[in-house]
Amino acid sequence: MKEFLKGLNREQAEAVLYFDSPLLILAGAGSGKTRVITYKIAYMIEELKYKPERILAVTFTNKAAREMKERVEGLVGSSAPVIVSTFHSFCVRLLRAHSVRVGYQPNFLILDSDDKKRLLREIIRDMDLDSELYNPSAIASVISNIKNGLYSADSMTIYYDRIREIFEAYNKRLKENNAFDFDDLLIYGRELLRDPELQKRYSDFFQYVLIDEYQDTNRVQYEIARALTKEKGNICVVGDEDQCIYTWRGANIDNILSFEKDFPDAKIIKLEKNYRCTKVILDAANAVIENNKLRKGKKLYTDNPAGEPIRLYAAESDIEEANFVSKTVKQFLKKGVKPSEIAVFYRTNSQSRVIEDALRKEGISYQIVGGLKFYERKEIKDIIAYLRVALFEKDTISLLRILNVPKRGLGSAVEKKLKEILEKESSNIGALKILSSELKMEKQKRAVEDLVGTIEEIREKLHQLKPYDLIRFIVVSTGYEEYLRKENPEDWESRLENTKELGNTVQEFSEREKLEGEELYLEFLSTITLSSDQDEIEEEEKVTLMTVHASKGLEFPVVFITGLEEGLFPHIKSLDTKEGIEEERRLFYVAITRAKRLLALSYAKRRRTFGSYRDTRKSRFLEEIPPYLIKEVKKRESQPAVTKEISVKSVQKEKRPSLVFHKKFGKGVVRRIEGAGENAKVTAFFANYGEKTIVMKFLKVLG
DNA sequence: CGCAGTCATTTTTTT
DNA sequence: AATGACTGCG
Repeated sequence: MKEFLKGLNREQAEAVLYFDSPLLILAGAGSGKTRVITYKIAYMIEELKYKPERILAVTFTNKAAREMKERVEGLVGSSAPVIVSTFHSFCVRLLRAHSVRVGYQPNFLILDSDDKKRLLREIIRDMDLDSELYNPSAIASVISNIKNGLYSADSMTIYYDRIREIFEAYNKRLKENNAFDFDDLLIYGRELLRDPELQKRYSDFFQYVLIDEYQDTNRVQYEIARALTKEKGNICVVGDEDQCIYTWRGANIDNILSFEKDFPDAKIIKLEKNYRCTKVILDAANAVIENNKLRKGKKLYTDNPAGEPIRLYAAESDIEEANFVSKTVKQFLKKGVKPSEIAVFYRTNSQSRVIEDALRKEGISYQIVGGLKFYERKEIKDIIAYLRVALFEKDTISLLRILNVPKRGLGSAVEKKLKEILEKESSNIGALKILSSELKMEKQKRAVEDLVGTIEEIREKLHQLKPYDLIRFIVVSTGYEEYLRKENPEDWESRLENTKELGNTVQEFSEREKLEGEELYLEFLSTITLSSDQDEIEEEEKVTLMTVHASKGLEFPVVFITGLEEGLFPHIKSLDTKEGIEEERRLFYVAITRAKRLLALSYAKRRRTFGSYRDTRKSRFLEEIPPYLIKEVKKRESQPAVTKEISVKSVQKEKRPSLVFHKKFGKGVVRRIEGAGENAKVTAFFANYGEKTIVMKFLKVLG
């Protein structure tokens, strides 16, 4: 067992070994927390002889869950059925077993945000409300906030006088469809644990509970964690208040700030040594985050070398900024940096487009994390809607989605009629049959009958066909393939390709999970609706593009952060409140600390938004980074050589000084060194004096 | 009912 | 700029 602890520093080892009371690990960025968590789990299995399946680890994404599981298995050298999941998928499991207790059938449906918006749009339209004020996206987030207990429906009537009605209608519709939205999964999961019997059963069952990214848990998640561990205090949470970036989703920074109050005699261990970033990068991150007031306060340090100065590029326009990124990326690639070691971040998804164009122009292959997810593409959602209609007794949302897709002459008039029928009828097929009997026009009658036939056929084939063939069958038998050709003359091929890709995915899923028939599709559907952006990251040799939010928990040797402009980053919608700005700052902090070795920042003086150009001002956050850490990259000037190769290994090994101090010039970042010993000539960059060459003996080495 | 043309909205971040 | 919703005609 001792070898487990080798390579851990004192605090890390202490965190692994501590089991006497609830434990809060305040883990700074890059402080090796994943290591601590996995070692701790391995320690429980190997030394404390806990049963793996009685250990619950909660992560932020399903991908993180998979990785953690693999790492634990690597440590204990065998498969370890530790339950590693997100709060959402954990609740799905709970609900599959006990949903009847909260009044739902176990084969429930999970609505994603697109479904949710569709449903709300419909409700709002039915209530004849002003769609300008009551816009579905805004209402969706209000509803989410109400469900998460951020405020009550009644208090929101100041802004939306009929919000309560909408809220109730929405919930009623969910219930009728035996459906949960994302928030419901957590809420009903918690509800189940309020039942003393279940609470006892599960809290007895789990010998230990670990929660990662604790700073981003919300109230309900906290209550779930507490229900599982309050008697035994067998809980360890890991988080960093400086990385809380989801308050808009109900994440509650108090969960971490008041852990000691919630869990009496809690132990707190701080991990403040960073193993990831160069000194320059870490200094910048520390300097930025110090501007925040709402924090416990901790300061990261590192033994890593100073590294290269942070590059800053002031572009004339968004297009020029994108060119800077692509040109610089190209240089790095030439120097031997692997594409997968480079990431480009931005604040909003819409910024990706220009950057993509620039990368494509340079012939650099890239992948986008997030943005429009695979399962959110229209063709995929349409096919899935057919699957859902065949699978679920009643799924009004999906049924209405496909009623006239592909076009079969069933327009709004028919839709209205169907909705009326659906209010009383409790099955999709039943409703369609009534509908066809009520229709006058022969053509429409036949269209509905055909649709019923198709759905029933799909239902039969659910068990007969292999998953890939079933998806293919849906695409062909519904006329969807033809429809794609007609509606999308430009890109029908790639869309059709996507539907085949869906077929492959289900096929693989079925083989991996060893499931088939209804059970397979039910599991598949809940898995994909809960799949996150990071779950889609490929391991290929490509440059990665993503929003700053999506970068959480990841690291890259080279990181570009683009669009550092007032109103964009920090985002305009956060400027009203101090809390808002602090959250943006944490977001920037997260972005900076993803970089291991080289950080490049950029902004554009003019940016195209909503189709027209606007002048911008550079982000206040740039002023918060000490100037001596920054090297401004000028246009046209040939880019200064990247000192040697950029590889992860050299971060740890490099011994030559990279940050120096001079009596007159102050702190300087080393560019070149000629010779050795105290007579070596050092060329360094000083903030107010520029590049100077000085003999070593006049300098103090800082890093 | 479908279509073509017009209008309006989008861009905060996401399980 | 680009997508989707809406409108009025055939």
